[in-house]
Amino acid sequence: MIMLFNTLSRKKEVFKPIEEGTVKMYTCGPTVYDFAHIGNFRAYVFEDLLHRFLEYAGYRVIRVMNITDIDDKTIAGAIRENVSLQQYTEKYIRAFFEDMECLKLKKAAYFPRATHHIPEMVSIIKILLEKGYAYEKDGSIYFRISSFPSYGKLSQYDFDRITTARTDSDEYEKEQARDFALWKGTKDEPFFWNTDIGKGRPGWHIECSAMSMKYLGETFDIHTGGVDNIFPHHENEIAQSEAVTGKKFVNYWLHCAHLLVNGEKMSKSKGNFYTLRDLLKKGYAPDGIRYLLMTTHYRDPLNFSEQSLKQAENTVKHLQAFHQRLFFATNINGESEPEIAKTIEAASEGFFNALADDLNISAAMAEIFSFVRNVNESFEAGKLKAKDAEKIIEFLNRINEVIAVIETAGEKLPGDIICLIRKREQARKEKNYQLADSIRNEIADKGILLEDTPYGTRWIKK
RNA sequence: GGCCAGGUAGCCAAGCGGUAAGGCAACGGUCUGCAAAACCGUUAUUCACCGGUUCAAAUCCGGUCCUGGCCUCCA
Repeated sequence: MIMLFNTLSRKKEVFKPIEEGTVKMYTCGPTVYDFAHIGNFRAYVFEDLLHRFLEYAGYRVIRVMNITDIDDKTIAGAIRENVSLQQYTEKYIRAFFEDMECLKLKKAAYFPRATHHIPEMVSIIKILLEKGYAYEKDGSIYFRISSFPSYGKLSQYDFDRITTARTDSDEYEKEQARDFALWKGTKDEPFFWNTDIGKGRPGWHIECSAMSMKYLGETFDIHTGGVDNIFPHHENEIAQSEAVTGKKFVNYWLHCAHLLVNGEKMSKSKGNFYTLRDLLKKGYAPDGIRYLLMTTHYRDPLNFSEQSLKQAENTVKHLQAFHQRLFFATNINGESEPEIAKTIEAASEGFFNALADDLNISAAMAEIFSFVRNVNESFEAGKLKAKDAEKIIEFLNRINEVIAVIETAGEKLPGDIICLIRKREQARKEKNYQLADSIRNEIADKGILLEDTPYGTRWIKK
């Protein structure tokens, strides 16, 4: 049984998809006006963990991640560089996919772009106009919030008590300040579409309604995003979508908390602003970054610092070394220990149960670490045999489908290094330690660390 | 001002009524030709603060202080 915290009810709920065995999930993706920063990736890593865990639990996951390629910022950027909107956004889209790969973020089934779905948006807006949920004013079209009584149910705002100077002095002509734009009429802006509802461009929220319903249906299982999207973005999506279909839009809303840097909000002016690329340039490893972003529970604020990134890197390094070291036991013949199977079983169950409880990754990792300790004990005691080592590797590979921080490929050493290791073994037997040490240094320069154990020399990648 | 999160060891982080998981770092030990790695052990009488409820509170209630978020287009 999987429990997920639903923002709609502010409670953990038993997860039950509409269609048995399949999860339909929409995750708010990037606005491609710049390189994504690590705060953005915190959300994407959370979504990735959710995606991976649901698959681990046996579900088929159909995920959509939108790409917002038309909004005030992409327009401003294209104008500034005097290029087409597509030319401007293309490089950030490409960069985003590179970054995703770097952090081992699983691909969604669909990455729809807003600019490719204008007709779908227009048709929703037309229905909203027909049904009286929307009105046109001065070339733009707005959603009439007063026509949708449950507005505010996601954010739990009491709109009768909220009025701010900001909303009152809005630049657009609306009936009510809180009404939001579905379609923005344009007069002399360079980017627009000529449609049945006039010349203009879409508002922000409508793209998610149009694209999610196109690929996932009128009602689907999970919709995620950062907490800052709860209001107004997701609130507006609900209003638009439910007004059009008369059906519930989304069953489970999941939102992740923000990332802070050294206890402060990340901002360019404070100089604590990091993109993934910045961190890679500083020499940090992608797996460490992924681990750090992943291992704070998604609903808690994550305080990022380079110190904690180093800690995360060390943790991953240990896990990696553990995985590689297991291959040295695959040569040891003997009967398998029944304890090992039990240890795997317990870890597997603990890992699953922790994640099934609203993605409690810390508890899940604690299971893994205690498993590692148990296996190491057997290893040190010489009780780990090939049959068991293989089972353990298989188990690690399985959970790595969820955590994705262990490099599981390529466990073979090049022949020349194997020869060097043998040569050094011989030198050690002959107590020619000078030669042995120089070979060890030579191999170390190639990124391979040697460990002499009572059972022979092991190697691990640095 | 309204609403919503969070404050747990040097750092990161679980636990959310039954007497403080785990990781990193550090230190001591075992092993080693020396290393490295690994293993074992140690590291919070205490969970921002003050009251209260309870046989029992980090966990519930009230108040205070800090940090962050949202309040119309920021994950």
